[in-house]
Amino acid sequence: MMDNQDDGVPNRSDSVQLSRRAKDKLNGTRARNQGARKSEITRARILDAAAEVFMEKGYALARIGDIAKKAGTQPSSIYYYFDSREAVVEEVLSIANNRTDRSVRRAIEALHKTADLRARITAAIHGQVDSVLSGDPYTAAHMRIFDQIPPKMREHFLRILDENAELWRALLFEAQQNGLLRPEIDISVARLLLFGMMNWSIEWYKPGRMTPDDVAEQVALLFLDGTFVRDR
Amino acid sequence: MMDNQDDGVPNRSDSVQLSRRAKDKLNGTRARNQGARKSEITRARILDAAAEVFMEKGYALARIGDIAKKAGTQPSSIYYYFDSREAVVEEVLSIANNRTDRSVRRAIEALHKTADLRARITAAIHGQVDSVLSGDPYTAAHMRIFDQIPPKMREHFLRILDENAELWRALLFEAQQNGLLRPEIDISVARLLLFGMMNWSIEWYKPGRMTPDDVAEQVALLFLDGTFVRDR
DNA sequence: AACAATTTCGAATATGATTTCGAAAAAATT
DNA sequence: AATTTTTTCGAAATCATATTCGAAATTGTT
Repeated sequence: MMDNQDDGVPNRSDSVQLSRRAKDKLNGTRARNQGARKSEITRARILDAAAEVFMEKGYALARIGDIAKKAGTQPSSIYYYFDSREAVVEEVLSIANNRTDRSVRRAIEALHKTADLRARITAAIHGQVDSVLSGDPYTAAHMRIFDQIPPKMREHFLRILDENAELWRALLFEAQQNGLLRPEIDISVARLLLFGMMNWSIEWYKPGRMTPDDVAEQVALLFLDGTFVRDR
Repeated sequence: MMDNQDDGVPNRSDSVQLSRRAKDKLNGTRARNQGARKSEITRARILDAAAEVFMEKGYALARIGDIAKKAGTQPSSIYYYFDSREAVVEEVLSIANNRTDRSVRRAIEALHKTADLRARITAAIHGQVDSVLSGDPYTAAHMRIFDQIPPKMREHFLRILDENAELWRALLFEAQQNGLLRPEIDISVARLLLFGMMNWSIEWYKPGRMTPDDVAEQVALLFLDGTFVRDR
């Protein structure tokens, strides 16, 4: 269903975690063997299945057997590719982070050079909301399970999330410098509230009545101008 | 620490779930015995402890042993008061729902009769945000574990949440009828986005720099007027 | 076709948690 | 003080799942 050929993971041979066993084999005999990627496909299938199961069941209720079943394999086979259940989660989240970050950047870059801040912020919102609501199991799983994962992993990804947030900080800071924001607004709080609107949307959004872009439009409208009509 | 004498649970003898054993005893011999409430205190202590543990660890990582320890008792003792781990969770969430609903209603009722819609919405926001960020373990636990609980319970509480939302729907509908809202706004989406801002805040809020009321003020500002300065 | 490496799988293991149970302790009642 | 009821607790039973392991099957190489 959902493929994951290119997820922005920078350097596959670094980022991919093979089990101890597979690693030993690979290093031991012939390191530069290209045929070894035959069943990277299975690996990807397991990750895809994991993302879907996490999206559907959350972290705690996602049995490793569920993942295996959806991937069409056995629980024990998963351990050929991953050291542990946690390692699977970790990679799913990592891929999700990359996808979301890329979605936001792409949306901004698709704009004309001349686009003003209002347009850039709006584009960024569309990028983020699309990523959350597109139906991609990775990004959906990310939103669903993020606060269910073990503390250590959570901290790790909080750091990554914070790095990605730099883009948003810069946007809002620039808007403030240019006098575009109402003076009562605290931009660091506003940014977090904006994330609340966007990320929480997965809790209630159901495809049908509205597209993700429709939702994004409402978010942008609300964030920039609020709901109340202007005086006079 | 946190007590729970009166949580708005309408009819204690109905709402409280005793274990099969305790129930049998009670019905069998003397139903209208008032002395039986001696150790309702323990029951409350267990609930308080559970709320704290759920708040701190989430649903999956909250062991029944953790709850027992924090309550100063044994795991097996908890089963004297509750049929299962789930029954504990269910009551914690039920109490949390009542508290939040009450917090919102109280904030509105504290207003003058003459208060306009803008003031009423602002008050409601303060009530909700206070409830989420006040540090009450019940409401905090609710936000933290809601999407981690088993599907069946989740549906149950979604229904309750939806009933409580009626108050918000009415507020926004009235605002719309009075022509106070910008026409592009979809009030059902706006309401959900507002909830996103408020409920997600527990993910990032740390006491110190801002009070819950400070946060609520920013939420109200953003929701009503947006972040951008008005044209001209 | 023979050989070597990779991948799959079923069975066994290990671990950790909820829950049950019956007896002991504490509290209330007579 | 004796008796009954309520409450606590430790030990065991139960259950579920992640993980390991070695052997089989598959795939790739010469």
